[in-house]
Amino acid sequence: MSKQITKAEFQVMDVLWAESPLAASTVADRLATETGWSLKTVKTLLSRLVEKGALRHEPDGRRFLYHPKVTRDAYARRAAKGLADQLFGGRAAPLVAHLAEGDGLSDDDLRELEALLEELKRDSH
Amino acid sequence: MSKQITKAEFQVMDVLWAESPLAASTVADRLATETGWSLKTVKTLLSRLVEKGALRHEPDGRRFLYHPKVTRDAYARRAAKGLADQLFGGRAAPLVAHLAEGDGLSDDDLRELEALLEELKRDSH
DNA sequence: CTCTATTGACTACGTTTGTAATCTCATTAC
DNA sequence: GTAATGAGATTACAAACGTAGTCAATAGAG
Repeated sequence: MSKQITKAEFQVMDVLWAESPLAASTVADRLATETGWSLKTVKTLLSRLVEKGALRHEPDGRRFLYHPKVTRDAYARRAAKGLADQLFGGRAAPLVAHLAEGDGLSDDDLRELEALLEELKRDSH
Repeated sequence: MSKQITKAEFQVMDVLWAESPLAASTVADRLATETGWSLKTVKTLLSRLVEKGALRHEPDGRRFLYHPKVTRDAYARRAAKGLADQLFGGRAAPLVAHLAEGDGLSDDDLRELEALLEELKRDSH
């Protein structure tokens, strides 16, 4: 369900994850400054996302309103798992280790991770 | 440096990260059962990886031996950071949280992460 | 009621990717 | 020494992607 989403398509999804439903023209407006894409381009991306099953559109007068069918969380989960699988046989620790080495972790991140781990340990038994 | 590597190309890199340098035919052999790709296909991928700067090849008689120019670690770091940036504004904790929700974390992983966090905390001051 | 602006549908077109096939040249097996 | 084999180089070709343009219908502007 819901095929691979490309980088450009992701940016469109991100607008709709922030607020939905939206009409194509509104989505285009939100993306305009950031990407410079024309309305046409955004419409193409929206259509492709509907084809791919990532969005659903419902008629609203003579236009469509677009809704995400996949939550951002679900997408993030799949993407994170995909990366961990590809790079580290599904193990998360090396992934975190690599983030750390690349200065990807602030002190805040560490504290947050620590809290998260506590929670996970509690949940796991 | 070193443009985007695709999924197919990654599999080729992974063979060479495991052992290098190798000739094209050897790489193809290693991938044969797993992927079913023909030697031609593998050679195309190797060439593209050289063009992209991810591999280097040196002549060995009348053939080439291929070496990774990018380490697997460096690649992993960039990929992990890229994902974290795209999905969570660069923060790692939510990434780990999402892995956890998707059953991406075993008890072993938790223990490993805990140890890793201890180490990171020590290092950070 | 006619003109225009907007919308979705369809088409376009160069590039990248996946997956090879062909061409050319040198070497090895007879 | 000629034929087959194996290497890289070049070319192929459909699908996916990035980035639009064109067309037809329709809803407002006046």
